[in-house]
Amino acid sequence: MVILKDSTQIVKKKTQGRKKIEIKKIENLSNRQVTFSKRRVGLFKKASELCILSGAEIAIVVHSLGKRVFAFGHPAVDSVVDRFLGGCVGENREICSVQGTGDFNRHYSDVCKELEVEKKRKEMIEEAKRQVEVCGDGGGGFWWDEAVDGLDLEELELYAAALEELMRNVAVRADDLMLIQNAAAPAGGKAVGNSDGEGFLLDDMAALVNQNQWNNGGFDNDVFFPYGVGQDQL
Amino acid sequence: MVILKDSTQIVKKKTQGRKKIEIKKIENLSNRQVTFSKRRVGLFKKASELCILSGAEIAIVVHSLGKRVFAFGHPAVDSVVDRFLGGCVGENREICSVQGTGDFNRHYSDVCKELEVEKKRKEMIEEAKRQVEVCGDGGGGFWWDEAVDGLDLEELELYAAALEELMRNVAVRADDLMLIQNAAAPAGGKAVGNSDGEGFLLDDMAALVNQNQWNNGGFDNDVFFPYGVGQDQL
DNA sequence: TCCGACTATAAATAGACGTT
DNA sequence: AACGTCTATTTATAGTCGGA
Repeated sequence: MVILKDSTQIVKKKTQGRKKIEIKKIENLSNRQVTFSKRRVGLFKKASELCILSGAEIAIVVHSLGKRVFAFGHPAVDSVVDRFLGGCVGENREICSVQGTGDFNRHYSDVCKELEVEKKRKEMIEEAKRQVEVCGDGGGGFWWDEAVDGLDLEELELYAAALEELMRNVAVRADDLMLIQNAAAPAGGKAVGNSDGEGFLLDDMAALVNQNQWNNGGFDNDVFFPYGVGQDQL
Repeated sequence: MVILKDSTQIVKKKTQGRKKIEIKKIENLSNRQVTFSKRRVGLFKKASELCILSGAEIAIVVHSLGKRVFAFGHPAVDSVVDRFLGGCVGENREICSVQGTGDFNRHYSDVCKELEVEKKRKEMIEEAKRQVEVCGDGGGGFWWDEAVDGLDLEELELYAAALEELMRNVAVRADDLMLIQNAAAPAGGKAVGNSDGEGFLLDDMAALVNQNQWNNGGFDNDVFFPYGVGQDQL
């Protein structure tokens, strides 16, 4: 197979062009960073296209080797993630903060109501975070590309709140499931704990949540995420 | 530009080959399903490669239009997602608020309504979800390609484990930061707690972790998600 | 050094077919 | 209808070069 240009002139190669690489960790740091950047962009683009083409909801979270976090989400990272986590309530697409009222042992529907209350805090958070950047292009701006740096205290607050909520979700669900399990198959097939002590984890978690030891906080409105990307720091 | 084979014979086209498509929602259902399947696989593969090449941690959650949920994660979906939950914020559903200065407080009531709507929608979706599947393949076994619907106990174990790990990290970091902060600026600018009780959250967390109330269950490698893929049901 | 631009090549994939 | 396969094309990108 020969490629001709204008029927005759052979094209001069200016570069070697793309080279095949083995899919294994790139040892050279610089190359790794560059590849990470390029491929991350490519990945997000692919995700974006998939969203549009098929109407799917997608969330992608990428933690570079170092501190940074990049996320892509349509319609929003959190809503997709929450759905994945089996989260209560449809939504909480935000880091719902949680207010401390907590009787977490409540049932699903109750938790949903609780969300209403939590919404206020969520708004505070939202307002706090205006530092979300739309990664150029995108194809509509419905997705974002952000990077979060090594956490500072404020970010930790967010982390903590998110964790608490997550815990609640998990605990509530665990309660339900264990109830079912105990009633239906006390020693059934898909055992609860088949590894060292993990069987107690959920119990502990539920207990913890019930005790409501974690009070929650509002958030500092000045929180923001340094994002900015340069060459993605791995 | 002309393409010749063996210097002379013009290659007979068996198919038209790939056609360029516009990036917009595919109207034809069948095509949309096929494209969804193909591209989802492609997306996960890209993610896998990125993980390997750059050592990044990635989690992807895909909700097809219908019931199914597909997820990819290295080292595990949950750990990556959990790490993310703390640092970022999402935004509105269809519209990526993003960058702007959108004042959420101003739209409080609207958000409330939307929340309700989403909640219902969510419940419907939850009810509809009853399928779990795994995208075969794998690529090495160190990453999972799982699909989840309502969590079952095993999955909860994973979530719990991931959460615990995250909590520990957060707590440790909080300890460090607060130490620094107290020593350097006891009443400084970026206050720790400037809102109701939030100042205690991290303390509680740290205490909690120190008490080690959460035993760690590690990840059970034997966990797997029932799968059985068909053409991805949108 | 870090990016952005630029190729030439590797990879992904839209459509078409064949099989179940 | 749901998948696997095939193939011509479209896309993604590895390596390079040039400017800030």
